[in-house]
Amino acid sequence: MRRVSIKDVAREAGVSTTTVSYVLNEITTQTISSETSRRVREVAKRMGYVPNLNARSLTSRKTNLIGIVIPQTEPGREFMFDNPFYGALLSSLEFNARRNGYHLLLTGPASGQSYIGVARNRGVDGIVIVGSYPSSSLDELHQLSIPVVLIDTYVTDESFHTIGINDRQGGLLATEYLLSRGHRGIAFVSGGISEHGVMRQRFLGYQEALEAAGLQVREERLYTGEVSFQHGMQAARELCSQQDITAVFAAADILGVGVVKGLRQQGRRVPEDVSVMGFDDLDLAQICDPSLTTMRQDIAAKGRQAILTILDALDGKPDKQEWIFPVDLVVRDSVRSVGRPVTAQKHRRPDSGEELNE
Amino acid sequence: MRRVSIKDVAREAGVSTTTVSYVLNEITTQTISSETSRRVREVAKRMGYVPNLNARSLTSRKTNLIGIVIPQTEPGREFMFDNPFYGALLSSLEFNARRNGYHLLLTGPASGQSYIGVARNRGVDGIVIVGSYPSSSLDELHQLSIPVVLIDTYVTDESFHTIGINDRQGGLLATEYLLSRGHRGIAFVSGGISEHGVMRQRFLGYQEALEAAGLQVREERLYTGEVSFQHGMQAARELCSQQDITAVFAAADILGVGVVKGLRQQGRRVPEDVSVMGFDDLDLAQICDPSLTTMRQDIAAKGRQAILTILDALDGKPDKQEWIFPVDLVVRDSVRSVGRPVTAQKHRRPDSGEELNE
DNA sequence: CATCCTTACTTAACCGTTTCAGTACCTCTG
DNA sequence: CAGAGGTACTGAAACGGTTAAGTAAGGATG
Repeated sequence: MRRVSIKDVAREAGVSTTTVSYVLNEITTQTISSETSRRVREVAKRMGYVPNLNARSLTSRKTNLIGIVIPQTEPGREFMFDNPFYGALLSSLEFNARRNGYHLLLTGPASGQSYIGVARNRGVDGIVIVGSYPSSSLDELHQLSIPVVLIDTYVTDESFHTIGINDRQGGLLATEYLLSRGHRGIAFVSGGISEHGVMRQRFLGYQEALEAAGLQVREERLYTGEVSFQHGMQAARELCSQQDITAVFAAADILGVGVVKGLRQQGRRVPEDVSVMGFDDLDLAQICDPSLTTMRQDIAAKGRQAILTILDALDGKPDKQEWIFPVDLVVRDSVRSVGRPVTAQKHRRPDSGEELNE
Repeated sequence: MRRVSIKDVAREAGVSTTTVSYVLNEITTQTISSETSRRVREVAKRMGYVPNLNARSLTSRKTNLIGIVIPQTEPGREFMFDNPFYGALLSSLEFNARRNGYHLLLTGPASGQSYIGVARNRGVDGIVIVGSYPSSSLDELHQLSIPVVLIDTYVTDESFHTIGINDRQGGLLATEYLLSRGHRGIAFVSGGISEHGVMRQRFLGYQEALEAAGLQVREERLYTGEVSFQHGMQAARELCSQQDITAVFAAADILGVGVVKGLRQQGRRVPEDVSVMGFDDLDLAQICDPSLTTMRQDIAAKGRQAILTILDALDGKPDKQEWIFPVDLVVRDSVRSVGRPVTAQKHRRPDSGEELNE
């Protein structure tokens, strides 16, 4: 039992397929009598005709499909994304795509073959790539002559649109906030620090803040790994051996909540013994206890802008778009001031605790 | 600059498109000389030929696409899924689809029009529907002659495959566990209790357990709404006015963590003052503090089985598949026994606290 | 009354691919 | 040396739709 095609409708209505196509697509350059028009519509409805978008895209060279590439937590792991961050982003991408008549073709980076394969094969109209990948795979994107939006990756390539936040400033503000609370031993827990990734930028912000306060980044206070709850816990367990660490900057909320959990398991109280700072402001940050002081970013805005940028490009706007959304400090309960006021620092007055960056 | 098609390759290699198709698809029913074969392959590679899957699906009547419908939290809200449950499920669906050569076409229920439209238009090979919908929309699914898998919905329709867990038993075990800990005032916080939904089944389990213990469901202890952190918090705030409630069964972890948060905000300690029981065992359950005692379900298995079931059906296996995965009690830190041992109950001995259901 | 313009269609080509049904040539067989 | 069989291809139709170009009929124009 085949689906009904335009031919079936044409035969039943006693007209040509062309006429059916004209009627159903409401082509105004062609006049069709209202009687024929009515009859075609009636027959199409009665027979349950639905156009085959794949066939249509053959002639129109347009699929109304947007490819989404989301990284796997770890290659070979079953889960594409453990981090609720991706769920939130995907939600926004889907919502905005659909309201503009597009659909999402979802894929992780294909194991073995190029992760762009899908996009090429399916002929998606545009592609959104989330996270950073080896630049070799970006090279392949050039071969596709479709709009490409990169979310959360740092590349200088002029042919890609980019969407992100000011990660470096986020790292800077977060660390400055901890410093302003009197912390001097600040650990940094993050995902892998790759060349084009956001983690590197957040690290640079951390470094900048430390150095501005006359402190140095210390190797033994850096805990990089994967962006997961487990790694956060693991890092917390390890850093407990260093007594001079009074605060942890976790460069993702999912890491932050892991750190809190890990500290607890080691018998440390948060924030009384150790302060923890997150990044992202996922729901998670409010869910955990104590609620997480964190750097907020607008994930929904990122998803929305990604789709709009693709649509702009498809509309023929040639300009490269580069969106950088702001980050904001959200003060909650996981950070507290250390007892003695800061006096030894040149650049900071003891009462500087309240000069929050907005 | 058009993509190179099979015709371009054929012309360049000096053969017909048929030959190119035979070579590239390694059709063994047709003999091709190794010299021609080599040449065609070389030319195809050199020209960067990639087959157009849309065109292919026109003749093969197969798109290698699986449609996924995931509910919106609330109609009109920007977010399709706030609940990390869906992220986890989607991950598993994507992973298992891709390893079998399929891709996922993602969509929320289209506002206004039927949410099946996409599936019909795109000609997906199968469709996975997550959550429960009005049965009217299920009727439309009959018109599609493709395999349909329903996850987490209770329908008796023979033409759909179903995948779920034993929600009623989950509700029963959870409530029995709370009862075994001496709780008698047990509130029920859940999503909307619709006819075909999982929440109704979990409620029935709750009711069964109460009645087996000689207790009655009391209307004022039921808090239904949406499945969200916010609703959990709201319910907790409201139930604080009832002093005889010593435990809360939240029928989803995301609700459970909301309840914990809400109770805390009202100055109640968990579990010292009020015990909380969740459902799902998301990462969240370990992330929150106290970690949540909950009913575990295997989300990855659901996703995997959904894809396998679609593939089975596409392979021509005619049988309706109906998978019910087990639920397991996971004891963590959010439930504690109430002080006095239970003596007044006929069916329970005072020491029955340890007869955990495995 | 021949010409032109509308109106209301249809014909046919095309999108990129698959596949059935040839066809041409060569070699082997009886 | 006719016929059979194998090898190595090609032609053309088909999938479901779009669209440029053509056409036939009727009415208005000069």
